[in-house]
Amino acid sequence: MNNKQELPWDNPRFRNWVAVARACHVLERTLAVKLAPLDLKPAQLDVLMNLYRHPGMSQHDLARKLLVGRSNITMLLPQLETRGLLRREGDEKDKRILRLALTEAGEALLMQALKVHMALIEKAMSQSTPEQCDMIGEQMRKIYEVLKEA
Amino acid sequence: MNNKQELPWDNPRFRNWVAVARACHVLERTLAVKLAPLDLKPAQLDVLMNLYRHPGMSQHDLARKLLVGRSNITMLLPQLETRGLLRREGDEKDKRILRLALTEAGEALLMQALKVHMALIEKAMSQSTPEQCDMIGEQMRKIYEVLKEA
DNA sequence: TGTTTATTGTTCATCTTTGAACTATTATGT
DNA sequence: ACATAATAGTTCAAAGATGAACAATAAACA
Repeated sequence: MNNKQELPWDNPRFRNWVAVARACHVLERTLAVKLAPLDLKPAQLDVLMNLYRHPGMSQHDLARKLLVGRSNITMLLPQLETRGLLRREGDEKDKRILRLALTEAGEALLMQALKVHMALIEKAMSQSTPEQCDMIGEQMRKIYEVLKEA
Repeated sequence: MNNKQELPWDNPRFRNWVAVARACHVLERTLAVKLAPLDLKPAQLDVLMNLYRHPGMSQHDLARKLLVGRSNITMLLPQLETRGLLRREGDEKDKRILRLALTEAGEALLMQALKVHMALIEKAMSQSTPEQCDMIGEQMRKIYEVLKEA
């Protein structure tokens, strides 16, 4: 009746990807809880992390990095700017662009948040050997590249 | 000055987990786009998938499976019930509980959506060998177990 | 039994996220 | 140069997600 061979759940690729998605989801939820004492949400931490690594990036670039819409960035930044965590300065050559950078306070808060984030990731990834861990990262980067422009 | 050895980005576990999160995110976004023609969102597909595999489950059970709050389920189900995709029937023994199940139409739509979902996952996971794929799934299930009660 | 505690699902206010329409600025092509 | 396209950022309304407070029901226990 029910041809189980053709159900997705019998496909290893499907089952294993579901596990990836679940692990991601639970880590994100846990991060949100652990980050609450710093009055920071995962999305905001993503912003701080990207500005730390790429100071001077535009809002458009940031949106693409974070895989969200530009309007999302517009709504997100004032909260952080008001708290004195980042600066927005107009580009001199192109007056459309706002260049973003962390302040001292932003960098300091980021370091605190990174400790929390790092601890969580350690807990998760310490389940795997270094070789397994690297392999996972490698495969995931491939997946990102394949799906990025799909 | 800036002790780079201690930055998270120099830690393989951190870098590799970031890759996992990014892959998850881009697949989820892509799924949303590909599912749009069926007028179905990823969250709704998750509901249908779980009801298919666990018919008769309660809203509370469903919420736990999906890692969301109960109120989220309350908001989500009427849309699907109105479209005739699922049924909600009160449990006879425990009048607090509503038992959920797919209708014929719900199952039919699920099968269509699963084709889309499956195709996407195939595209992503075909980057890896079967052994790599299984290993990834295994590690991710471990992570879920570790973080579930953290 | 009767009282207290837990559980299920709902409601509601709040915060996020999203996409379309809009303004301002720059690039392109004739 | 001039008209047209494209791009950066904003605004706004609609949809989603979240958690606290609540009503109804069941369980625990004295």
